[in-house]
Amino acid sequence: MSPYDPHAAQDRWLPVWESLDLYRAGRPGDGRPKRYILDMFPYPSGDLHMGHAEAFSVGDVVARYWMQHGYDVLHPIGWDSFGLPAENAAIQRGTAPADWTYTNIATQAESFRRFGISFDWSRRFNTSDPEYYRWTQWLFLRFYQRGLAYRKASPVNWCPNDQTVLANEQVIGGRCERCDALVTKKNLTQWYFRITDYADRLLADMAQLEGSWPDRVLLMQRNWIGRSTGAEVAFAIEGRDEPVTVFTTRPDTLFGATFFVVAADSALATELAAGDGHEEEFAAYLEQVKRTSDIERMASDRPKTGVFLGRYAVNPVNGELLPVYAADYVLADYGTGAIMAVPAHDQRDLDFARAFDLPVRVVVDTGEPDPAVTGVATVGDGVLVNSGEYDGLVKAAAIERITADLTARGGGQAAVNYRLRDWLLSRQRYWGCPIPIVHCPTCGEVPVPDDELPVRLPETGVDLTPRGVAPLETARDWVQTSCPGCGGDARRDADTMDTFVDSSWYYLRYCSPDYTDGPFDPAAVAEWMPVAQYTGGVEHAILHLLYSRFFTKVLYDMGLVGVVEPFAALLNQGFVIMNGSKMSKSKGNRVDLQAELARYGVDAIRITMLFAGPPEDDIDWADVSPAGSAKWLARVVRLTGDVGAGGGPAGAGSSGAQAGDPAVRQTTHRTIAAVTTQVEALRFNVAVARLMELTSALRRAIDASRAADASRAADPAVREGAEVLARLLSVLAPYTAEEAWARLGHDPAAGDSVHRAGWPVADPALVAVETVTCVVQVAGKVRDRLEVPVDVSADDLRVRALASAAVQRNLAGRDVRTVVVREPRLVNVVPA
RNA sequence: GCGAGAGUGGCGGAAUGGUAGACGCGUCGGACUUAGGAUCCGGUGCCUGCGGGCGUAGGGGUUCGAGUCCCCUCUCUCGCACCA
Repeated sequence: MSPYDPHAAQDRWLPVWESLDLYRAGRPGDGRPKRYILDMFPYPSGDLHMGHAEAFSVGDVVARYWMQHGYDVLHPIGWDSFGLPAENAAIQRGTAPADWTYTNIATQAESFRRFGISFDWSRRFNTSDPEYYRWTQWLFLRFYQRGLAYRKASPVNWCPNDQTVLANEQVIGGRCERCDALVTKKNLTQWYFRITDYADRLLADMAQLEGSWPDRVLLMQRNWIGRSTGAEVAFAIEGRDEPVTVFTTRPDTLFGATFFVVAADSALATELAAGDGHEEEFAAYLEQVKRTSDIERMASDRPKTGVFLGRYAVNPVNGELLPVYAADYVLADYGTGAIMAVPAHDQRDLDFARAFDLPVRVVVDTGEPDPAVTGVATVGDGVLVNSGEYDGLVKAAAIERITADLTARGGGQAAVNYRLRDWLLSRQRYWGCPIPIVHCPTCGEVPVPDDELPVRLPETGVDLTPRGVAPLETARDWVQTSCPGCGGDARRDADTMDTFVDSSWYYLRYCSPDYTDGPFDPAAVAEWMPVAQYTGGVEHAILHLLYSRFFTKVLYDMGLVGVVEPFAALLNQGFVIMNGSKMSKSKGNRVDLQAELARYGVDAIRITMLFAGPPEDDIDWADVSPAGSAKWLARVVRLTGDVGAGGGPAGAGSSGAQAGDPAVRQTTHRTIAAVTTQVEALRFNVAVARLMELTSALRRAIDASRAADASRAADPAVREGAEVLARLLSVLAPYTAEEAWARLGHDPAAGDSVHRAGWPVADPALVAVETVTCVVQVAGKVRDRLEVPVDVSADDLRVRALASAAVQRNLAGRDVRTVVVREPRLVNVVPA
């Protein structure tokens, strides 16, 4: 038999699989149970890289596993193909963004094809296809009609490098998520999705995901939404008609308020500073605040700054006059942009009070030293003091009582606040989904009628150079339009949508990619959703996953989908790194996927990634051995070649007595059981280890039988083991498994592919063991080992253990206090 | 600063509270070879007087028994970063 050439196997089997059309999902009348396995679709940045290979290998194992189990598996692929890199490449090279994008898609698609992923290619689409973004626009308009899409003027995150605004979720540590440039603020009118309306549901429905999503992702989302409960309290301002409401989580500390702060960059601050002789000082301060970068502002140990506005607020509980300051440690866009300051019990307020020499009054006695002296605010529980009728209450009771009393008097009420902000979705770039709104001087914002969708991107006449205004503004013929309402001259909205809008519903489109009566066929969505297993990088822990959850809930409310959570289970695979750090051009530590594939073959690379460790851990390519993986795969093929085509199929799990070495059969069936468990637990590294053990066991069996009788045909148990090995391997290393299958006498080209062979079933009788090694301890230390029947009695085991020479030697004449017996595996003799 | 998670051989990593180190890499020895960076077989946590002793970041605790559970300390990683 020829040695194993993985590249020849790839060339041999890929066309066979394609002609068998193995991975098509949802054929009419297919009654098998359905299962949706999804990988986060790629952005077409160039060719596939090591990270893609890992992520998609993991997803492919899961998809193939359920296919072998007899499920009708939907495992689709497409491209998240709108986005900035296409535009930047276009500006640099003078090619159209579409050309760059679709060329890269073709490259990646071909790489995926050769990588042998079990995709249903018939469902492929790209978010930049007009047939797709037509429905993105349609969904935007449904959101708009429901009041969930709106425009407002507000200070927004601005990336000076990409020349566009960014959503809060796209600012990481004060920098642009995409290009790492420092983000600044700008006052602009932009489109938003009202995701804050769904904050509570996004929080509550996480209960459904508990246990099947990584804990840390749920925690990150919880923190991002940042729900906090407390009260809104109205403070009258001297000389102002309307009171100013503040939000506080500590209404119990109301008597400890000694000053009042409004966000310097809020309209309220400007208003309160007017007149009164404090105007100039405030204006100077505001200038200074505006010049402070977000990065500087974020340093929480920065000294507190602010200016007195010459005004006073009235504490509603005791009528005290509180001086009003403008400061930048209060944020304009959280709560009401104004706070009551309680320096004794809030560190930030205390820092400010010490800087401005304001009084500090303890109202909750926590037993800790005076904050005015120590400079450390006390935030724990305690008994109320200096709080009038509330003195003596503990924190929780005081919060309840004071909130109730405020509510009764009309001066406040219980309230909830969120850290989450509405999703800023408009972008001042070209290569994205146009916003289907027309601005009419007479009618205002007018939705483009459904039957005029899609609003297509103009292919010519656009100046792509980023200048801070939407490039589409330069497409004059495109922008000029007539109002769908009154027919008069009007202008198209020239912003495009955040690409995260495109990816917030693509998993629904896969269910019916060619549907023309809506974004998706509700019947198809009902069949497939939710996604049973979603795989992708943890970088989307908040962004894509939060947005998709939001979209699903809105669509649920519209009656279009029947689930409120799109992804039942989530796996965040780790990154592939090199020599301890992320691969990058500048570090010169990039590993080229195509070069690795050319050297070791597809399956060796897949096995290397799967065997390196649990899928959520990073893989340091310097620590792993593709050569070792290739060696094992070659051993598997050699083994099946040695077993050969003779003897006819001996399918595991089929009825009837099986001949052959019982020890080999036990190993085979225990491997089936172990690999099944490990694959379902996504412990592919352990599954591979078990298959390596089976390989070695079968090898030993073959060599032993040859030594005994050179002419003897392969033991049927060895044949059974080899077939099982190929079938189990089919989900991990599809080419090698097919090659092994063929060498065992099957003819994939005639339809007898290992990928149709099904998952073997372990025979419980063979998985069960009849004898086990019992560990005998003296004082908790292992002193002897006994081979005992699995059903040995406790009494019998105790007698045997005590009779052990090693036990007696270690007892050294001491009396036995107790004997702990955990039959059949352990006895612990405890000396007095 | 706050929150979360993790520390196991030379390395990647296995271990329902019950044999620590499965499997692999590396390494050492052997076989086969003109040769081998191919292939195959075997050893490989550390120490040892060969009885055994010590070992899962460090220290304490619970338990007959702890890598696993609890407390403290150290280190690393990730998330948030003035959110009232």
